[in-house]
Amino acid sequence: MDIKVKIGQRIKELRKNIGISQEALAYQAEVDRTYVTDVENGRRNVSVEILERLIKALNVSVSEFFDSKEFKK
Amino acid sequence: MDIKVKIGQRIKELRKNIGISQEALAYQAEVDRTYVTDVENGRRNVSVEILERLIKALNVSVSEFFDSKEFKK
DNA sequence: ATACAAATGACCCTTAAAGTCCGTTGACTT
DNA sequence: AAGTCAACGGACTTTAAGGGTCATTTGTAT
Repeated sequence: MDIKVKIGQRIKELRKNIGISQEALAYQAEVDRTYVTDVENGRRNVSVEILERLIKALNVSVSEFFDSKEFKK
Repeated sequence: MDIKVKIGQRIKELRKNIGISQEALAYQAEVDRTYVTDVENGRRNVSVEILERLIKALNVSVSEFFDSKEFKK
């Protein structure tokens, strides 16, 4: 599966876990709200600096973010 | 530390492990030769699709790539 | 079941930056 | 000397990032 889709799903999963909206996540990560929508839907080829901001806003480490079934081969 | 630098160091580390040149890695990942140099030296804000290609060329999974001290908080 | 609000999704369009491609240089090896 | 490897620069093309607007979905209360 497309890495963009996997990342989008993972972000959505973690965002739901902490119970915040896309807009709140966008605000924390200092990106546009519609950008978060696109990322979660696998339409954006995010750069690592933006991805790091999103991951931080989700209160997990980078290794925790990728420590998920879909990223293990 | 900058995520770009961390990623560059990790790529270099894994590349050395398998004993290939930057050019060979570039060829496998289908990116430019000079681009790999820049990435390893932390000068590039890589997109996730390119990063995935580099990681695949290094024969590790994405979660293994990030399962390293510098990515854990 | 309907009405309203909040949240998300889908387009479209700039511009700032990602990524490519040409070359050159210095270090090290054989 | 010739070859490999890494680093660097400049010019170029492509695309990520950001933002506007409106449509659609989802939840909640009436």
